[in-house]
Amino acid sequence: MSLSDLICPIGAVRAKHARRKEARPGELLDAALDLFVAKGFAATRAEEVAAKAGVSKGTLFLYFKSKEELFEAVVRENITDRITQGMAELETFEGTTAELLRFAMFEWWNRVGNTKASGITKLVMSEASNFPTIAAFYQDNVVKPGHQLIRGILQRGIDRGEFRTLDMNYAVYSVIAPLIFLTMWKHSIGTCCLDMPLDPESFINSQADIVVNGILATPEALPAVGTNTSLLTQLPT
Amino acid sequence: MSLSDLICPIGAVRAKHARRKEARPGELLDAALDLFVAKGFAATRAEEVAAKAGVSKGTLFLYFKSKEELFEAVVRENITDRITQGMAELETFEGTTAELLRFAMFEWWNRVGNTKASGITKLVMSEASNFPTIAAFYQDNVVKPGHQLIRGILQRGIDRGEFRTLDMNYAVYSVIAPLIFLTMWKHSIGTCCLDMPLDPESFINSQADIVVNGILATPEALPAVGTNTSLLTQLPT
DNA sequence: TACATTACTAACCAGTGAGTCATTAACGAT
DNA sequence: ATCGTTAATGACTCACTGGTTAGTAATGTA
Repeated sequence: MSLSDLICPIGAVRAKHARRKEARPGELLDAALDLFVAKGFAATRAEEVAAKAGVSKGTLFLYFKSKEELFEAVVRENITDRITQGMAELETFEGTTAELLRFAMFEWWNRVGNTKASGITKLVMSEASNFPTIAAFYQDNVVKPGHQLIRGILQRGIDRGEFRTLDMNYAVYSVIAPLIFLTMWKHSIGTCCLDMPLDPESFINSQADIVVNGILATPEALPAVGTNTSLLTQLPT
Repeated sequence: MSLSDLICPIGAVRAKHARRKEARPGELLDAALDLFVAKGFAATRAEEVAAKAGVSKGTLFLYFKSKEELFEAVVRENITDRITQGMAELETFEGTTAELLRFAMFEWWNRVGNTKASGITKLVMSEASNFPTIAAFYQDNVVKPGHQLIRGILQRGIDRGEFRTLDMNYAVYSVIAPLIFLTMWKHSIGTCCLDMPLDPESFINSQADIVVNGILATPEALPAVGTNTSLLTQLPT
């Protein structure tokens, strides 16, 4: 930790030759994530990334051998195992599985969907065919654990007699698909077409409501869709 | 119609200087759609498009002023109003709204999702921030009419007392989101990660089942999800 | 202050790809 | 067969960008 770090924190105007070896990679990764998500891999210039991170292009290639390695690092860096981490937490959940499912969806929003990391989904979806290696990596580290997590919740509901029998291989998508859709929307149409706003919380609330009622073994007397915010309001904010 | 057209239909080896003014634009558009969807706009080389269409790069620029104009033409060309066209058809539907909704989802698959045109969705989602004009165009010509269509169906169900009261602004997404998700999956992860196969018909069947049951006013005795193929089998094939 | 180390920069290079244009050849008309 | 028109070509240009490197300056040390 040098003097200039204290004088010039991230974001402030920085001296041309400030030496901040530790901070550079993170800042470059951050800048790259933003730009890759917004413009795509091919359309993003290496120099833009460097400029956004406040360094020269040469510095970028000092920390990452190539643009492609930068891309891979961005994906790897932002795929924390927030999912498996949430898995343990959900294991100890008390209450009905309907509540659990709803809770899990909002948890995902708070921990992933509403985070920079959610851009990775859009990125991987958009560039999958150009980076099959990355796509496979993503599938192993995100998609499959995610499926497993949802499957576990649904199984809990079935075992307890709360949910009806489900074809698990497809039922999991009833939970996943809306969330992926929300992510894609947020990072594409949502960024440029401001009419048709889509409020994420209301969206998830509505989706959870319909899905839960769709798989319940004995559907209860139903309130109007979108008005059941009981669990929404008791979520950690 | 010249002699060489009859001798050399599309796809066959063609003479270098064959003159086929009428067919070129369509062939170029077709080739461009495939490549743009698979690789993205920026990563697709103009010469590749030309080669795939069986012409030289110069010819491509003879028919389209620039690569960007080609892109716009591709989107425009493949956004036929199959949606509004289907709207009229659904207007005259006899039977329960649950059946209608399921029917509409499969119709979408047969008319759009299972078609080259579905690649446009992925393309627009991926490139929206680079082409705000196109994104807006897409939203006006596809998203909004689509919403209107689904909204109409749901309203029919509510009016007839088949569906419970719904917050229409978000309920429509219960139908749309899975279909968009399916499209994205098909054109990204689906093309390179062959484990975790996703059968579209089974997927839609499962989704339709859960959604319909989720919004039914008086849910009927439910079969296991995924086994209700009654309407699936009576669809036009 | 003098010197060694190294993070960082800026100018540079080589490859590439969008777009152009002079030339070629297919076709229709006479 | 000859000619005029124009669809098609492919070699060319030029701007741009990924990646390199020689040089610069910030820092630590003595």
